[in-house]
Amino acid sequence: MDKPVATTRIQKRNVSIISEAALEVFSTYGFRGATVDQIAREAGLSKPNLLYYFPSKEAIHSHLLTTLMDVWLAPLRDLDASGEPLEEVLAYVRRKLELSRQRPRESRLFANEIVQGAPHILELLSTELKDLVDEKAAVIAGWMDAGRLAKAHPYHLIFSIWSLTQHYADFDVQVRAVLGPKVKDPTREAGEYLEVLFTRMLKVD
Amino acid sequence: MDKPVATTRIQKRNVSIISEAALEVFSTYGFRGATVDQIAREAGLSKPNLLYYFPSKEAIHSHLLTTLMDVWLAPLRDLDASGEPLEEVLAYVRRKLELSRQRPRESRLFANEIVQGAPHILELLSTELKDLVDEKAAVIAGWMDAGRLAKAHPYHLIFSIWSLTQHYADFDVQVRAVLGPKVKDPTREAGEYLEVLFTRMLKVD
DNA sequence: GCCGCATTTGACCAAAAGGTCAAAGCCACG
DNA sequence: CGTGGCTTTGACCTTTTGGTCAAATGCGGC
Repeated sequence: MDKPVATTRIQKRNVSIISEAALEVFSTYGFRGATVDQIAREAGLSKPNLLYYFPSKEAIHSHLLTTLMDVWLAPLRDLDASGEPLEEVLAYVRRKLELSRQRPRESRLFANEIVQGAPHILELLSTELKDLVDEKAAVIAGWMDAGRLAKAHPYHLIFSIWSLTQHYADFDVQVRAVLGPKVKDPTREAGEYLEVLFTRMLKVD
Repeated sequence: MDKPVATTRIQKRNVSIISEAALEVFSTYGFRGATVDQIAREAGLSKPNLLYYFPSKEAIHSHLLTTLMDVWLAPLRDLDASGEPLEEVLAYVRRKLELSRQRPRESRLFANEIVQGAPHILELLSTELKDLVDEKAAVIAGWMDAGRLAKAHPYHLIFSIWSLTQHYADFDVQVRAVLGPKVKDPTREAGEYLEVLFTRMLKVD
């Protein structure tokens, strides 16, 4: 299940090459759809060599998922209870959207996993993820109670931020198909739109 | 690629049984992750019998996607240019959310397909889907120009409705993991939240 | 109740997939 | 510059998978 503890220089390099290749392949085809041969080819290694660094396909996948979970949650972690409420939420939206733009493969990796019922990380969702959301939802609820933010369901507010920002990574092909080839950077337009959306939603008059 | 023209009673019944089973399996495991044996088992048929009705796994999948596309777009089709703008948009949101609640498998079928780059329906997205969205975005833009709806990017408004409503079907396990077992019907809460969100977003003062 | 066509199936096949293994190659350190 | 452990690989194994086929079964109209 675990990656070997990378001690030597070669180990570090190869574990990282494999992770990169696996991210590419898993995010495109999902767990079941990806093949070890494909990952090995992408990494420029032979299959037995790849399996020398990770004991199984599952192990690579779960290594990716757990490693990237932190990256994925960082923007929410950075939501600062002592900041100015509306600006804090908007900054969170911006960070999350930026992450979607810069790391669409990570977004799709999680999307594939969760759409298919999160068989490999269900545990993490109801512990690490839930705990963090509980904490931040409480912060947001506090701001609302204090009249510093318009009232709304804090959990669903967070869900809506996830949903909207990740949409532009996960459903990229659909967004581009609908907007047509003229729009070069859908995510930039999205940024402007989301700024407006959450401002109107949360600003206290 | 196509399902056989179902003429006899038995053909109609079996094509429909297979479609139902395939929807269940494809929506859970994605195209590559689903197996023909699995679909056959779910349908209560032998594999060769199933392949008597559809020439290949691909054929079943693309039959589902094209058949269900209409169902999926119906709520948007029903957006009525002659209705009251805000109420029309809110009604659209309600219809779409209701569809997510009642047909989550269809939602996940499309989600799987699109997250993986829409290899089987890219064509449909840039024709049928794009045409419909172009038409309805124009209606919405018209309302905004007439001052009957607060201004916002019409295409991204539609994307945000898709994103938010489908989130509760596609990411159901995540939503439930975060909300905990006490919340029995996340989609109901979501309905109230989305009503507020789009009202604040679109209402003209 | 018989015929022809629709339907069903067990047995089979080739390709692809995850994974193993023993042997060979390579590198670093004494 | 040789040795011991790290790294790499070709060959191989088993299981799974999509798909085929000839033969058997069943159904509806005459």
